[in-house]
Amino acid sequence: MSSKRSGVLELAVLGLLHTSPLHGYELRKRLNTLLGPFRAISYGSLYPCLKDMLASGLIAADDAASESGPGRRSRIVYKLTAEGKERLQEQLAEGGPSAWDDESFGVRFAFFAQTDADVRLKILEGRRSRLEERREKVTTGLGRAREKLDRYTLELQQHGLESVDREVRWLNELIATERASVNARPRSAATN
Amino acid sequence: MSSKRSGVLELAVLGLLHTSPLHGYELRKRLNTLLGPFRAISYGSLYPCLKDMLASGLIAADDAASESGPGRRSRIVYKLTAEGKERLQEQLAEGGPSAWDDESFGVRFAFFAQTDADVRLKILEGRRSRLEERREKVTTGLGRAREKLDRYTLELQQHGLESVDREVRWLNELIATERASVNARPRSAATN
DNA sequence: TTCGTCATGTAATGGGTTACATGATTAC
DNA sequence: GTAATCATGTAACCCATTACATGACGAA
Repeated sequence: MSSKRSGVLELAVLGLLHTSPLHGYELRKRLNTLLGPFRAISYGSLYPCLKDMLASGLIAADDAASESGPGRRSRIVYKLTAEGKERLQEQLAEGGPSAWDDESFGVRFAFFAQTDADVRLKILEGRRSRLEERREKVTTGLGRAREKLDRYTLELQQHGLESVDREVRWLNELIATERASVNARPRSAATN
Repeated sequence: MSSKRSGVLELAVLGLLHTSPLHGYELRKRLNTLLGPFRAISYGSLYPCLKDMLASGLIAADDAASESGPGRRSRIVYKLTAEGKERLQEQLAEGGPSAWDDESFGVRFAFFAQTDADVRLKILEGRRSRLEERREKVTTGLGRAREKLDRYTLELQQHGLESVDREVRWLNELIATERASVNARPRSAATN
């Protein structure tokens, strides 16, 4: 009936509120540690988002002003509604391409504890192949253009490449441990 | 008299056109290798940008349709105007905080070959301290919240931290070589 | 009493993408 | 002839930021 205010932010909020009800200010802080050292969310994004999620019934406002004694002042605590929980589950079940995007992946990973083992694996593998595609594109492009590039451009390219490699190695380790634990206790019926 | 269509994109275009005149399509390709494996520019950004830069006199269109035989079709080749070159020089002389941003830094670095040695050093050092700030913020935040975080969140945080560390090490090496070459032939009057 | 930080919000703006529209050229 | 890729552009939209506005609370 209204917004569609972003995928990632909404998901992040849903995921955080699933653990415990929170008010906007606190939510932002957690969001920013969650999203990693890069990119922070501003109030100008968060509050409108909460407003929309409230309007679409994903979350409910629990005005906790009166509650906890005379200590804390008017702050609006949000919690998930049944609909919100449902939406979160849908999102967490999604292991498709949308989950291997740069922005999505971090958030999806942060909520792995609430994600099924097979979906985790799918996301990890998808992310890895995504990075490998990118790696290949760079290397071929670099192969064609080498020698024409100055020292710095080359250095930059090299560094970017190594970053991707490192990321892939990280994913490899994670995938290995995931697979090991799935094999150890195959309770969640691997599709394979 | 109009736009202000982005800083980075404009700078990237100026820098690329400084080497040689190019048309939009080709420009985009180079832009995307330049900007690294992450983030690519779309035509929807580039063409309007070129339009604006044309309007503000930074670049000139050299319609090369007739020129090179019957081979190539109508494609608009852009080159820097005197004003454009001037603007580029201004930008390249800027070694202040704006140059250590995530988006800016990559582009600034890519044009280091056209940048004064002292400015290069300033940018490198600025970038490094920027990352170190970030690192510190993460570690303190992590120190406060450790033990309450699940395995995956922790893993993510850890990985982010290592990425930053790696970046810092890279910068350290670059700074060292820069300093060495400045000391070797101190032609560009180090401020120190 | 004033400063920092907690706390919530809105309006203007910015910088980008997607999808669309168009058409020529090249290779099969 | 038809598909891929070269080539240029526009309009609608998205997501987020900045700057602003407001105000209570705790500590110095």
